[in-house]
This record gives sequence, C-alpha cells and structure tokens, in this order.
Amino acid sequence: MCGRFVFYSPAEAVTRLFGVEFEQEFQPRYNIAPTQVAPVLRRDDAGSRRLNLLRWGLVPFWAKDRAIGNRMINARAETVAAKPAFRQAYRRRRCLVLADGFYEWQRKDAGKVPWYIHSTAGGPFAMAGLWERWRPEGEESLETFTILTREADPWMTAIHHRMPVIVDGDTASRWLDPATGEQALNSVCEGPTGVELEATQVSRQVNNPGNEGPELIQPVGN
DNA sequence: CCAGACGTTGTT
DNA sequence: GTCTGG
DNA sequence: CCAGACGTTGTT
DNA sequence: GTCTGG
Repeated sequence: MCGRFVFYSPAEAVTRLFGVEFEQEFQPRYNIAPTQVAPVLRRDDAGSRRLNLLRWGLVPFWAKDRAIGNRMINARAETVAAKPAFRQAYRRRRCLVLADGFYEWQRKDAGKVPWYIHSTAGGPFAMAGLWERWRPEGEESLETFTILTREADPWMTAIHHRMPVIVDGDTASRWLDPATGEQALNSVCEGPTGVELEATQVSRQVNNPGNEGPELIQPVGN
C-alpha cells in the first residue's frame, strides 16, 4: 500500500514535468505521514492544472468527525467505484499526488523492515488520488485526499503485495480529466506503471513519523 | 422502520 | 448522503 | 504506515 | 486489541 511517502523535488522540476506552479510554499519532506499536508495536483473548473496543499486522509463530505480520515488514507482501485466513502470523489474529484518515492514495510520474522521505493531514473512521479472537501458546521472547510492502491508489480511482491497506482503522461491527464468514463479509469488503474521503480532498504528511523530529513532515504546494508 | 457504518492492510 | 443489518 | 494511548476525579 | 494522531 502506501502509508508514508517522500516529496523533495524543487519547484522548477515540478513545473517542467507536470506543467504546474506551487501556490503555497512546501519544504522538502522525507516522511510525509497521514494527517499531514502534501502537494496535490488538480484541474480547476477552467481545466487548468493547480497545485495545492491538502491533508492526507480523505474525510467524506458527510462525515461528522474528521477522525474518519485516519482510516481513509488509501482506496483500493478494484473497489473504489462502489464504496460510499469514495464513490463521488472517484467520479468527480480525481487528483495526482506528487512524490519522489514511498515507503513499504516488509514483514520478517525479526520484525518489519522499511524500504524506500523510487524511480530508477530519478525524479518525481504522480500517484492517482481522490480529493474531497469537508464543511463542518461553524468550522473552516477542510480539503483532504486519498491514494489509490493496486496489486504490486511482480518484482516488488517480496517486499509487499500492494502499491500505489502510478500514472504517467497521457495516462495522468486521463485520470485528471473529469470527462473520463469509468471503463477508461479502470484501465488507467490496471495499466502498466509508466515509471520504472527500484527499492532500497532504509533505516528504521522512518518508523517514527516525527523523524524527518534526507538521511531517511539513505540505503542501509544487507 | 431506525441504527450504525462508511476503510485498508494483513493475519488466522 | 447512502447502504446494510436488524 | 507506525507510535502511543487507552480513565476519572479533583487539585494546582 | 483498537483507536487516534502524526
């Protein structure tokens, strides 16, 4: 799945690769955890790409309590179209979550081992997501997102059997386009990951969401 | 009808 | 808001 | 995802 | 064991 990720690419690279400018400042992050904000790429009503900071953990519009978002950090691509918490966002509010990589924990007898999974060529990529706007009474409205997951690529299954849906180029545009139908969305989720990935084992420092810094993605021995 | 859930992962 | 279970 | 709390009364 | 918060 995808329960922690990394985004440190500079604004220039984001503009070059995704054709969008940051609207709020975002410092490089090596340990983005649920409930924290991250840059999310959406299309506005005019069709232009926009990049804003949203909170991770989708809070459905009907929620009474934002804590429900703690359990909505991922949506299974196989079932997302039918789930009450995601169905409307899936039809009308798709987004891209930008990342330089993500973490997966491999279960071993000795405990869990964290791996950092990133582009072999280097550079950021986009994960398919959904976003939602929650308007609690008497409080400021809150925008949140979730990341879609799918079966992991075969090379990855020794580490973990789920991974985020990663989209690239035209596939990413199709995901964002509000006119894209459900069948085409399904093929986006089932299609090949357009980015070649590799995994490096990292230190357990990443386990604690309070830890932060480039040392978290440094390879460790084994 | 009302009450209560609305999710994923992984493990047994 | 909408569905499931009782 | 992992880490850390998980409770009440009453007092400072 | 299960939930909340980061």
